[in-house]
Amino acid sequence: MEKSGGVKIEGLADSQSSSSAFDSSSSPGFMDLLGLQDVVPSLIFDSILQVPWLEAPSPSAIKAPHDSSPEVLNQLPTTPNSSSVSSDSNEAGASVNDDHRQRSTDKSGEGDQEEERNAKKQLKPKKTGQKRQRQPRFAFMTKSEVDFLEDGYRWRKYGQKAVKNSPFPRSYYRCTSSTCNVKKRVERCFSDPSNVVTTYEGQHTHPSPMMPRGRNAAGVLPDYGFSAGGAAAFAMPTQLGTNALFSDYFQQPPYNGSMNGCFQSLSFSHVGSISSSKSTSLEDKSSCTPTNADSLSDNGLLQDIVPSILRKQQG
DNA sequence: CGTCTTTGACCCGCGC
DNA sequence: GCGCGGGTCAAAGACG
Repeated sequence: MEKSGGVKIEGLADSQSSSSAFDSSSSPGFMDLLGLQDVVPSLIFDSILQVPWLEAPSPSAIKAPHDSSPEVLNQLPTTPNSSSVSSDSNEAGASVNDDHRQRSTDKSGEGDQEEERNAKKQLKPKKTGQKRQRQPRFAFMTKSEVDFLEDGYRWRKYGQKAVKNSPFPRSYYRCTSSTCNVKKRVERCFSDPSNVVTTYEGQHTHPSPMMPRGRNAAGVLPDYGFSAGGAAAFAMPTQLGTNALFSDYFQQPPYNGSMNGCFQSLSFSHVGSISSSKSTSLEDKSSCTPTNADSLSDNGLLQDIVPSILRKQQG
């Protein structure tokens, strides 16, 4: 089982632009957003991964007006070749869960397998006219030896699937908190296996069970209500704070249709609410351009990455 | 013994 | 309608 360690969030050269997605000139808001601009030199962010398109935006997602969404679209300057997916953020966590709960409730009896299967088939009443809704998603890519990045939350793995056109399986995790619907998907980029793509779905409704080791004292992240602790602190705003900031940033203009075959620009993407379960896989449309970044040995917490990089750069 | 992972089966939505 | 692929369930096993 993979555990956190040896993680590096790193960069890809923009396929069509020489500027990094996290170049302070092209993404002036990001560092401010994360509160990192004071602690991390810009050179580090030259090596932050640009985020792949994890999901092809459905036409409806592209056209989503977002007018009823708590998240606001296009409030920040467009990153060149931005490929962030906008989201309708329809906050439908309950529906997903209800879906599953219904399925498991009246499964009774330990009869033979056939009975069991029949029971299962009856468990899921058709919810006609009610599509499965998904919560907003955030995705980011990290350069990591391990798939699972420690992010300060506890996760339970509930599934693993082989991904089409990829030798690497995709793992599905769920926050262990009973009141929290957050899910996490982890997969490895097939064209660059050193890159791990993590997708978060939903928002934590509770603080991180593992507070980071005093980093917040340095003013990193907490003002934005991000959960403490590493990569997920980037990706997963909680409901405990002003979570709109992060998501707003990634509410980029709709997919411009030119991202086919490669990662375009962002290191983090707000994938958004995707109702289709047949979204195109990362591997179908992305090419993880290898970078010259070294892998670092750390414990996988982003807070730990930064100092280690600093040491490397300065040493 | 409780928690977590593994894994096969199932469900669902979508495209053809 | 059918097949495909993503997503999820839940039993069984592993582990501490």
